[in-house]
Amino acid sequence: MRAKSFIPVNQNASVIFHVIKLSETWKKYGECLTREYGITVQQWFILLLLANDPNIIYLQKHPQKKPLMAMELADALNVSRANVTNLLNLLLKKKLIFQVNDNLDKRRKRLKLTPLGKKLLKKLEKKRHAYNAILLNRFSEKQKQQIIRFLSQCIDFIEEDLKNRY
Amino acid sequence: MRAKSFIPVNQNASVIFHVIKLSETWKKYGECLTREYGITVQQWFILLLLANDPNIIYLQKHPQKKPLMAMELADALNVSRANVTNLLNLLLKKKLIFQVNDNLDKRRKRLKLTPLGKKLLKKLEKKRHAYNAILLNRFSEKQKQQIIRFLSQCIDFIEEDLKNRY
DNA sequence: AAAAATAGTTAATATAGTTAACTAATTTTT
DNA sequence: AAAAATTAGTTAACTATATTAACTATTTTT
Repeated sequence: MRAKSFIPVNQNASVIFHVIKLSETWKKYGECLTREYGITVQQWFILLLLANDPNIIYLQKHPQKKPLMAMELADALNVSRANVTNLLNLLLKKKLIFQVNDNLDKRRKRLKLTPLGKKLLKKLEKKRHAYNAILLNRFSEKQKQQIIRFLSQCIDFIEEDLKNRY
Repeated sequence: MRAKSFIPVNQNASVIFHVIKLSETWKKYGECLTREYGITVQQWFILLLLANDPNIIYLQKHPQKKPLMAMELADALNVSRANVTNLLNLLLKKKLIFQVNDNLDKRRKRLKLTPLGKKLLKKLEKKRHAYNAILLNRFSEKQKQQIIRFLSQCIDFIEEDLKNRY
């Protein structure tokens, strides 16, 4: 007979701490992956956004017809536009992305991956999927679907709440 | 009859993105709470560690007999000791914590909350628990226990893996 | 046509992190 | 017991990531 599993003093707090901890731990692992390609996890995330990764929550909520522009990246990353300019300059210098002027609105610059950027991303994708499989394939699809539902309900609730604070 | 729920292209990737997104969203909310008390979420987390919050994963894995010292904080926060010195200086300046020399080992400085620090933490705790209740009480205890188990297994796996990389 | 809003950049600054070199205390080795 | 190694913490120099405010150029609204 299995021992009764430990129930922490405050279960709600424990859920939140675990979410934050896993996020940080996964990012730490991500840094190991990206370091050898000379980029950061955040820069990787930008490349994934530009590649239109269908699993990114921002892209699920804001489906794109045209390539992303800096303003949308700022929204997706939840940072200032000025900061996005800096981040993009790093990727431009590394020749991983390039800008295309939008001909309908000359203020806008659309961002796209260079062949080099696509190649780098492809290599990282392979490692990421392999690792995610090792990490998560022991759980059932149903269980993972429950987790996703749980997490996305929490995200939506907090985002709605944050919106109403202004 | 309910519609079949959406299954993303890559479920594993979706789990990870949701974990990271919820972590960031919760932290953003946390900043709203802490801002009015003149501290950051990270500083808050240090105060919680010093208060020995039983839900913090580091404290569950490393139960403390004596008050924490800077070296242990660095371990708990996964940052360098030099960085912890900086962070503690901010909290010392704000009179939220104080240092006590360990009389068994004169190199060590034990860190404790001042009455002011305890008071601030108490106010934040009230808001945190209230918000967590609104956010999470719609889910069953069993469901939350499953989430915690899922997340902690992932954390342990990645941490084990990261350890073996050195 | 004028005013307001939007997209992006630049400059100045803040914060959070790093590594390397250092002091002081303790522990281990010889 | 002395020498060497380790540990705890600080300081200094630096890097990365973020901010706000002021600016240009373009588009939209009034």
